[in-house]
Amino acid sequence: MCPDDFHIFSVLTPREREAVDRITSTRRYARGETIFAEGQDGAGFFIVRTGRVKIYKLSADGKEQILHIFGPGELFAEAAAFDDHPYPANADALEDASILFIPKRPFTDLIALNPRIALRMLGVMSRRLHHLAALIDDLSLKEVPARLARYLLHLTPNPPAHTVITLDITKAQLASSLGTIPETLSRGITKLTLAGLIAVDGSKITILDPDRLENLSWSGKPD
Amino acid sequence: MCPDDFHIFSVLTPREREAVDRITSTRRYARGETIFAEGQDGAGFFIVRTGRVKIYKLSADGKEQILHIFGPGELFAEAAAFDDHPYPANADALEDASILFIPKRPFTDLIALNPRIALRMLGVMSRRLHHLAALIDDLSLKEVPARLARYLLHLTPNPPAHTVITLDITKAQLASSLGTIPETLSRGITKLTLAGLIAVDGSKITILDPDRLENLSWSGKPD
DNA sequence: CGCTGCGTTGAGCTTCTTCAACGATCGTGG
DNA sequence: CCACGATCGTTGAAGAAGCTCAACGCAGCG
Repeated sequence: MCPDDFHIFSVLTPREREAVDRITSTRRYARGETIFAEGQDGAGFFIVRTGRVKIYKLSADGKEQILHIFGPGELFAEAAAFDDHPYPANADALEDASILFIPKRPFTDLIALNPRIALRMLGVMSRRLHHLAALIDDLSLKEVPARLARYLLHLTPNPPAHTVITLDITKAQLASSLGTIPETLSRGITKLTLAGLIAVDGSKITILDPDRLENLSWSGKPD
Repeated sequence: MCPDDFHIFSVLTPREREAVDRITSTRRYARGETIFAEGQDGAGFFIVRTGRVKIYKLSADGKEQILHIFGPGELFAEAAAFDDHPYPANADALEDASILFIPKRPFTDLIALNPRIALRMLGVMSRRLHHLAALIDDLSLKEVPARLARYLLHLTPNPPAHTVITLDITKAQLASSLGTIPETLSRGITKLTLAGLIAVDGSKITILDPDRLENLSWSGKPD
């Protein structure tokens, strides 16, 4: 969402940047590979250089809830750096990925010297909190078609009619991001299509009626 | 949960504490009074001195999802201090309350001088992220009885059999915290009672079978 | 060509919510 | 002191939303 994440280091002087370079290391992951699992010791956090990463929870019977999908420039698992809990979720590479790892200890030392990084980091975490709060709002208070509407509008705020959105994830992943399963998402899409709010062709979604879509994403109820 | 929140200021020197005192103000709220509403400008954050506060989301048709309940010593709406978004949720006083208000600007200035406060704050926000992630896990992946089980175990980890827990919130509030409504919670309680996991008398809940309760809170499915 | 992953559709079932009614408790005012 | 209303909690019956399971179409790719 916010590739600015990477900019937490942009406030550094060149000398400080060298210090960062010294403590970080780049890791490579193949598509589908696990980066860390829930419960694993939170040794540090990550910044995506290339590829994409999904952060997700798994239920006992295998259902998955995606919390985030992060792309280049974005930072994840940052909470691990500031408490002693294990990672509270799983992280997999969605595609082949190159990822920067920043271990906990030296980074917190760095922050102690650099309040400006701390402020950046606080900003990043505030955004995460907002994102999760919005997700809870969806899960607890809205039906699937409304979540879908909100997702689309979040991708392109205030779209004019006939805006075309191309999904960059599979519908199964979208379902998991919205807290549901592919079948239910598929039916939700059908509902919005029949109601004339959107038109779908593969991964291309055309916004036909932005106003009613907006309304739906608020109210949680179709007209 | 963590009254340590207040300790963010414990790392200050007396001189710095004076500076804090100068920028903060104490506000009083009556039971049921609104502290802030979703969408309102996030002017700063709060620390509870006395009383309790609920942070919640509201759906269009009035259903409420409680995100947090905070008591004395705890800090809330801290994310508002570090981004420019409006408050993403509502806050009401559950009881008559005395609350410290810390306005955004002078506080971020203070942090710029005091990396140690920043680290404390990062720790607080990490805990919030964990809490919300756990809530999402519940909402998306678990049934109501399992959420209840987890709630009870969270209050008293590893309880011996016959441990008695006294709820300090109403069952309606508990329902809202668990992402459901009083009727459904009531039926969930009945289910656990009939299964012999707990016994309930008013707001006193006795843990009868901690092992199966633990198991349920994981798996999301009764035996 | 056949495989595999993705997406859709249908039928049946579970869980949760809605709506309504009712009992208990508690504090207030007559 | 009792009556009343308000809040809280429980229960029942009906309906809605979502999930499971199974089948099928389709595309890409070996």
